[in-house]
Amino acid sequence: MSEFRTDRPIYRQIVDYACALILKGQWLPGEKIPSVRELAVGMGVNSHTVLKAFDELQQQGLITPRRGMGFFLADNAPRLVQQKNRQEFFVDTMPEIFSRMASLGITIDEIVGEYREWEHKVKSL
Amino acid sequence: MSEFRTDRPIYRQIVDYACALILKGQWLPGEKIPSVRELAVGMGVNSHTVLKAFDELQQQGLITPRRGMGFFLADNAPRLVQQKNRQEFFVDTMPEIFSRMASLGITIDEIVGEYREWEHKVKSL
Amino acid sequence: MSEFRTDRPIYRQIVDYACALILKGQWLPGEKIPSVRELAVGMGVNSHTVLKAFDELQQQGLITPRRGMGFFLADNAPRLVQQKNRQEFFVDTMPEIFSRMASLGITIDEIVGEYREWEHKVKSL
Amino acid sequence: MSEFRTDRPIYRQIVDYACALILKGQWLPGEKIPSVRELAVGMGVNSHTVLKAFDELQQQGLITPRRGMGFFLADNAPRLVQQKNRQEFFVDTMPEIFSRMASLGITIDEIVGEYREWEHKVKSL
DNA sequence: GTGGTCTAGACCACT
DNA sequence: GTGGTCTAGACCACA
Repeated sequence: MSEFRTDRPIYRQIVDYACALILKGQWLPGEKIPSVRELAVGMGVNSHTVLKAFDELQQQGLITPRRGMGFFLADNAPRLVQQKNRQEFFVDTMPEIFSRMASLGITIDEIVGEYREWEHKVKSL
Repeated sequence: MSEFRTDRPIYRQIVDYACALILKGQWLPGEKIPSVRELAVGMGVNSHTVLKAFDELQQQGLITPRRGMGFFLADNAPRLVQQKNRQEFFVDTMPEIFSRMASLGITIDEIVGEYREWEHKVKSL
Repeated sequence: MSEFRTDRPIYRQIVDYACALILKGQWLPGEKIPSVRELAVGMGVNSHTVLKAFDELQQQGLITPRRGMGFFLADNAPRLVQQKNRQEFFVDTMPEIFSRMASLGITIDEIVGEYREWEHKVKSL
Repeated sequence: MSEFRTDRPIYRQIVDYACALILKGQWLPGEKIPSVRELAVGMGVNSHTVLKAFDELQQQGLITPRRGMGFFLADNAPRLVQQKNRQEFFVDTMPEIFSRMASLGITIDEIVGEYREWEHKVKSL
């Protein structure tokens, strides 16, 4: 309950979360992923919402349902996620970031500096 | 009529637009800004929508209404906008970008490369 | 229809009403509060008016919306209201009252006397 | 310019200001008060607005116009103001204050204490 | 069902 | 003319 932002549909946040798990290898290709109900309870969310997220994952070819057994992760899921995310990142996200940098007068060097700091902070955890 | 995206509330886009004008110095500190109705027809939008945007600007201390006279830009508006934008950028967006980079295995050098390309492309327009 | 004064925006009166309910414990922290539409019909008022009130409550951190589920009262809402009210009272209203007393030549003893009378009158109801 | 609140009509604030001057004896009974235009510039306000305030003062019998000479303060103006203000204070203002005190659990003793502090602070200026 | 956004049109007080 | 409030009705995405 309420690890969710209010400015983004919950089901999308669940999709993102699932992709993150796939990338991290916590959900393994070909193996069963937790049941809708299980996840719903765990997240303090309505099953409908999880199901809607699964719909999207399925539509992206990341998971497949097997009658009476639940959902299974596609064999190529990690690669698919990686690929889709990279494309989104470079095609959609970064150009917008670059524009904002320009309008705020921020140089790429500042970004690199910030990144080093962030890297340092993360490593030290 | 529809210089507006559909994926973001119009009134938010008006807020952004106003901030841009403030930064560009097209709206001057202490001076009157165009009336709600004026902007509404100019943008092909209902007055309420502009007013809602103005509510937000007012709440951020960027403009103040004077009854029967219109809205006036706060003296420190440009500084406030600059400040707010930079903070949002460094505190909210960049850390998330860095996380995504990490999960996708993207290095800072790749980003710098992308930036150079983007810079080049933009300059050549 | 018109349990509302005419000298104060309805939406502000709804805000006040909500605060009163929070203080009285009729709306409980963490729990769902009645839906916008529900309240609107109950008060004989347009939904927008209620929503505008809720916008203000939200902005004060007293309630949070959950998409498709309604508004929920913040955990610390009662404390926040209490705190805000007291501060407003002591910082804004009382000094002004004291000034008016001074300019009218009214002593604090007169006020105490009035208070006793008022107290008596209220108790006897 | 802008010694005025935004939550109260300017012309009313001018009326209040005038009453204060009358009480303080800065405007004397039977004597001419500053011209509309003079005040308007002094306050950085439109003459219309001052005039509207004067309308109200005249209607309350506090000032009288003399053709071509301007407005003059009524002989009984100080008493009238005193009287009206006291009545407003005791009939309208205080009961509401007392109600708020009750709802916030504030005792009359606290008020007296606040008053002493305020008195002290004001005297030391 | 919920909140959220947008429109159109009305009326008000203030300048 | 200005901002401000209110209404009525529509449509959307979300749960």
